[in-house]
Amino acid sequence: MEEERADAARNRKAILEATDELFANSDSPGEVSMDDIARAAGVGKGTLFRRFGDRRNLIQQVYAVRLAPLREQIEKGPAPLGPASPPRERVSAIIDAIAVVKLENAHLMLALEGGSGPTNDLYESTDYVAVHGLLRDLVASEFGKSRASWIAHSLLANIRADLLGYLVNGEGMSHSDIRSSLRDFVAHTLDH
Amino acid sequence: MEEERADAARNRKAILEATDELFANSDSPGEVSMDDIARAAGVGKGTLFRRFGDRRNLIQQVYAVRLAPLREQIEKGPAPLGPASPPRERVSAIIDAIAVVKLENAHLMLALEGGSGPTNDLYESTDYVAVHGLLRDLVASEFGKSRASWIAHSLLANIRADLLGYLVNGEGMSHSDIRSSLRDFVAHTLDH
DNA sequence: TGACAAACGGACTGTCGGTCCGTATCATGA
DNA sequence: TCATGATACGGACCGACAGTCCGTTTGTCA
Repeated sequence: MEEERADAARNRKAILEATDELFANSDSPGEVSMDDIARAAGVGKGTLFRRFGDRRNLIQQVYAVRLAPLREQIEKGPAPLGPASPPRERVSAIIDAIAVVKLENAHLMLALEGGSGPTNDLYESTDYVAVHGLLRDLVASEFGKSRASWIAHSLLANIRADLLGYLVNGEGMSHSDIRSSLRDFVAHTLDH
Repeated sequence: MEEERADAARNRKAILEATDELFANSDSPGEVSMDDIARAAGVGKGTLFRRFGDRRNLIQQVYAVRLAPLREQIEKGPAPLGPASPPRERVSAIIDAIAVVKLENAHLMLALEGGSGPTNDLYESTDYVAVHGLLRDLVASEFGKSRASWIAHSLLANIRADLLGYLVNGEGMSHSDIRSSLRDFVAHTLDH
């Protein structure tokens, strides 16, 4: 890894922060343009694209920051999220925790899942693949292998950003309403 | 309803057919532009927009044509899709039938659900609201009212166009694999 | 401090959804 | 059949946006 020049580091930080804030305050992710982000970060557009390549990747970087603590917990934290946790409870805890992150970062998540790009690659993104694989493996011992994969997809489908957003804004559910319905649903899904 | 002039009728038909075909043959819905459609239909762009208002609505009209037979079956057809069918089987049949339509019209469905527009309004679309309401009512007697709504969302989340597309293209599942996994899943979801 | 690599920034490009308006076509009734 | 008004046509045009290019500035290090 090469050393990063001081101005480059400063700008990268400014861009990430500006992006985060702009999405958080926007009504819809589509109304935040790359020009907006560049202006808010006090940076030229060229800098933005040189650093992050394209819009999707920029959003993904911001998201990675937000997700880091959860990832840490899941990978090496204590129960119920960590590896020592019994599979059932771990699955349930992971789904709940992801839902919380998505509820707290609704606009950002929508920007990412909503697929601004032409290719819809949510299911091919490394994050999705990783969490799907983990969930699948956790339920594989109780259900068949192929059944486990389906269940993992299904659980994740229940916490898609746009669905959560609709439940909040369209049906007026509170975060705790959603979490408790979700908990029931996951429990039922994992029952035989 | 006003009478439609002969050339207008001819053009509307040409546009709908061209749109259907272009989406069916495209790799990704994003690569079909309104100019492409106008050219393929042998029509000016103005005509396209005068007739259909905007891209989303045009796609929705094409989709409506494809969906009409299923809608007919559900509204007034015989069991298992029609109103006379016992709720459980009806729910299962409806989910299966929708999945089939989506699998057969994958590109079109992706264009519609993928939300080319800035506003993600899948959950507010009349079609979604209608089918969600129907499913909810069908399971409401067995589950609580609010629980029923969640289950309906959940069932529909399992047959989102992009998920189905990924199962086919990314995981190499056949249509019948998917339908049978889905059938099992729905049955389990509706079990107490 | 000088010199060069690295980074900057904003004008520029290509494309797309959607609009506008002068022109062509259809329907009607005399 | 033809005049006439209403309706529809079509493609040049517009504004916005993601992404590129390159002349200019800035940081680094000897």
